[in-house]
Amino acid sequence: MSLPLIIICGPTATGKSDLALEVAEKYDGEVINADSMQLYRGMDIGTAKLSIEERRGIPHHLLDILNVAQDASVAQYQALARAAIDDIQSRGKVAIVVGGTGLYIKSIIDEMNFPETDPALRKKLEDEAELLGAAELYSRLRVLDPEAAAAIEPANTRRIIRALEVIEVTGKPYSANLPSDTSLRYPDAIHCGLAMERSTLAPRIEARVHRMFEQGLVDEVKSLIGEGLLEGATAQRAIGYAQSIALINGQLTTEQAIAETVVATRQYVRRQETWFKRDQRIQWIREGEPRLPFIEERINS
RNA sequence: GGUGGAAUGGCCGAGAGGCGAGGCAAGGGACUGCAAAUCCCUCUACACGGGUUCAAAUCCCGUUUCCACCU
Repeated sequence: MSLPLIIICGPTATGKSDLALEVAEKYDGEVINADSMQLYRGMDIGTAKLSIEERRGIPHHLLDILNVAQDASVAQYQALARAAIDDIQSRGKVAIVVGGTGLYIKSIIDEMNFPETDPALRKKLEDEAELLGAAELYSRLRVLDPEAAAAIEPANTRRIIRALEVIEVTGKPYSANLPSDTSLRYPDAIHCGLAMERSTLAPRIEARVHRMFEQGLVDEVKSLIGEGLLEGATAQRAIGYAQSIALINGQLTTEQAIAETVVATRQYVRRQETWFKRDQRIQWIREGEPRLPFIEERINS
C-alpha cells in the first residue's frame, strides 16, 4: 500500500512549510519544494527558507539546487520534481510537495510538455522586440498562429517571444503544443490549499518582512551579489531581493525598501490567489480550521 | 493681527472656462522553459457657500484649513 502524493499550496506566509513538517513527521514523509526562489542556494532569509535545524531531520528536496547566476526553468523543475517523487515513493515514503509557485505545481501534476528552448533564437527575438517593438512580433505571431495570438496580450513581449520561439523550434503552432490540463498524472493526490483572509495575512506579511530585514536580508543580498546575483535574470527579481539591491545602490532608503517589499509581497499574494482559485482540485483549508486533521481525514478516507 | 501663496479621488500630481491627464496604492483577471516573473482590466476627484457664464476644477466674492513672511 502506498500513500498518495500530498500537495500543500497557497499564498505566501500562510504556514505551508510548518504544516508540511507536521505531515512529514506523522506519515514518514519527505518534502519537495515547489517554490521557485527557494531553489536558489544562499537565498535563505528573503525566501523564508527553513534552516537545517528547523527541518527537524525531515529530508527536503529541491532546495539550494541552483546558484544565483543561473536561471530557473519550469521544464527543469518538472523533471527534477517528478524524479524526486518517484525516488521518495520507491523508498516507501510519502512525498509532500509544498510551495507557492502555481505553475511549478501544475507542471508536476498535469501533462504539460515544454518544447525545447533555443537561446540563440530567443536572443534574436529579444533583440528584434527591442528594435522593432512588440507590436511587430505580435503581428508576426498573429499570422503564424492566430489562436496563440488571441490568447496572448499584444503587450506581453515575453509570452510573444516564447510563442514565436516554440513555433520555430517545433515547426508547429504554439497552440498545438499546449496539451489539455485536465489530465492527471497523480489521480489520487491530496491537493490542499491554505486559505487565509487578507486582513489576517497583511499583518503577518508586514511582520515577516520586517523580520527579514532585521535578520540581515541586505547582508545576504550583498554576499549574493558577490556570487553573481546580478548576472542572472531570475533571482535578482525576487521579492525583497530586488528592493535590497535598490537599497544597496542607493536608490531606496531602508524604510522605502521595507515598505516596497511589503507591498510587493501583498501583490504576489493576490496573484497566487488568482492562480490557485481556478484549480477546482484544490481542497481549501479555511483559516482557523485545524490543518493536520484536515489532511489526516483525506488520507484515511 | 497683517500680507502673500496653497487647497484636486486612499496617496503623489498635471490641468487654468467647453464632456472626466498621468503615476502609485487598492480590487479583479490572464498565465504552458525568466512565473516572487510577465501582462490585461477597473476605480469621475477637484475644501465649503454664494455668484458670473450657454458652459467653471478653472473667473469673482465670502468662509474654513494649511504654508510662508511681516508686525
